[in-house]
Amino acid sequence: MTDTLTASLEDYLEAIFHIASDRQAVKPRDIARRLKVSYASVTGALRSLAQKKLVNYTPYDLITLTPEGVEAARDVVRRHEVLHDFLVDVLAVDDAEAGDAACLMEHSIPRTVMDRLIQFVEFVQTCPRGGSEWVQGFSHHCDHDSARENCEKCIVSCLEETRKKARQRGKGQMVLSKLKDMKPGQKCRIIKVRGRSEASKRILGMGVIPGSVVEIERISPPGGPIDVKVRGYHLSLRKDEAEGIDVEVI
Amino acid sequence: MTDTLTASLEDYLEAIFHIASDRQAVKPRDIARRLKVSYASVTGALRSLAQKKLVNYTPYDLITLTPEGVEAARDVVRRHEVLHDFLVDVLAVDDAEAGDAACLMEHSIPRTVMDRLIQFVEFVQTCPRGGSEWVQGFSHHCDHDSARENCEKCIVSCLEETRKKARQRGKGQMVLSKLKDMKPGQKCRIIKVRGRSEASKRILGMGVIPGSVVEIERISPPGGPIDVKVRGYHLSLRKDEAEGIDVEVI
DNA sequence: ATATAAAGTTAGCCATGGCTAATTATCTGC
DNA sequence: GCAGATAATTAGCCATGGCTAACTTTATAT
Ligand SMILES: [Mn+2]
Ligand SMILES: [Mn+2]
Ligand SMILES: [Mn+2]
Ligand SMILES: [Mn+2]
Repeated sequence: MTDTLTASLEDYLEAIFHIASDRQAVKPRDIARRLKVSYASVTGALRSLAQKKLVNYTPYDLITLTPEGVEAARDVVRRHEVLHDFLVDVLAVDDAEAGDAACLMEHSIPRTVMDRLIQFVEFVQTCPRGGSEWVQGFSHHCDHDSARENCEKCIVSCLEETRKKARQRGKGQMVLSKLKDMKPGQKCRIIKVRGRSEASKRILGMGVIPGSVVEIERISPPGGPIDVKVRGYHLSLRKDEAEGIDVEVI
Repeated sequence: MTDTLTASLEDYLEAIFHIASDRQAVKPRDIARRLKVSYASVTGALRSLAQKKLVNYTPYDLITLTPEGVEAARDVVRRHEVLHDFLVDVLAVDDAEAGDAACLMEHSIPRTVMDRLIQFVEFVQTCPRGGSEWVQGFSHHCDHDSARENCEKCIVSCLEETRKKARQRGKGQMVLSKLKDMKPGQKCRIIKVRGRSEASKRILGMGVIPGSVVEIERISPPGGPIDVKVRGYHLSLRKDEAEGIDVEVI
């Protein structure tokens, strides 16, 4: 169990995980199509994964991930997504290309580097000297290699923005919201996790602390769960759990 | 020849290149030690590389890279170094760990992503809103998850710095230097490449344009060549070539 | 000069992970 | 229910890239 998975097997796990999310059943055909390999290769990989107790596999039967398989697959997907987000959001790489690159690089990036990468992306998104306009400045800088004449203006507006926020914070007028009031697609920064619910333990256990960036992914209609992404992890929070989390919109 | 090298063979090439730089002769023993593989594995790899015309290899003889081998090796080394610099300078990863990580990741990062990564690191080093204090801010942010209270101060000083530079630029008092007057370890930004010498063609051919960051690596004593690193490439410039390049110290 | 040590090569084993071709199982339409 | 199509498996091939063990070549010391 200490042995690490090969790049190939990680890709199979990832594929199975995604197919299982999309459709109900996972069949060798789906995997072969997705990974562009022959049926025979799929059978071989499934045998390996079954031997490692990561998938439930008996010939001609449906394919499912074991609990350990789900865990391993989630880890691969997380690496993929973190890399993808970095490539797109920070390096301004084309989306499709970022997907391909992420799927190549996801197998060789060490855990510690992953963690730092997440922290860095959060820092860029959070730090007033970073922020989205700054990143856009980079994109612009990439496309046109024109001189950056408006540097001073850029910093001045950044400073004003920061001062405004500081003033509001001082007067207790900070734009504090509850996580449950966010809309899908929005990003916010965690200010405080109140209560000692299961959710707060789960969150803190993932290294999510005040200051972390949370992205709202989906909100199920009638007071249903809220799906968020934080530090690359996907989390589903009940409405009452999301009530106890104070955030600041970015 | 269109076929791309495997990660393993790239590592052998990289090792041979480095050993050749350190000592005069390259022997299987050195490669085996460096890559922590058996002698037999080295022989096998050398046969592969010889067949691909990347090394000159006859049993019991010294090992040398062919011109194409040098080119391929340089490319691997460049990828390694660019990644290493990014990990250390931007992500603040520990130096030794960055080396290991770079050597794993160098084989799976696509060329286009490499290019963007270089541009990004240059942007961070060049943009007033980025800069070294900003990156240090990130390191600090990583170590202590204390609140960043001094954000405003940070931006103010950044603004003042920018204004000062802009004023100097306006009065024509810009701190313009010639590349040849730099000291090893210094980084500077290219302002202008004068003349149409071989060197300027070589430089421009590598995508090095005004705005690019150059790091001085070594200066040979009596008016000898100047070794610089730019966009991940190592370049050796003659003194008179370096004379024609105007730079601004960062 | 020759014995011994060290370095290097070869042969052959194994694991991984592709593939094709042949076979078997399952599904679908009539 | 059965024929033909589709899906899946098996067997076997090949390439890569590790390894060990046995051998050969080269270096070193007496
Ligand atoms: Mn992948
Ligand atoms: Mn992937
Ligand atoms: Mn490597
Ligand atoms: Mn390397």
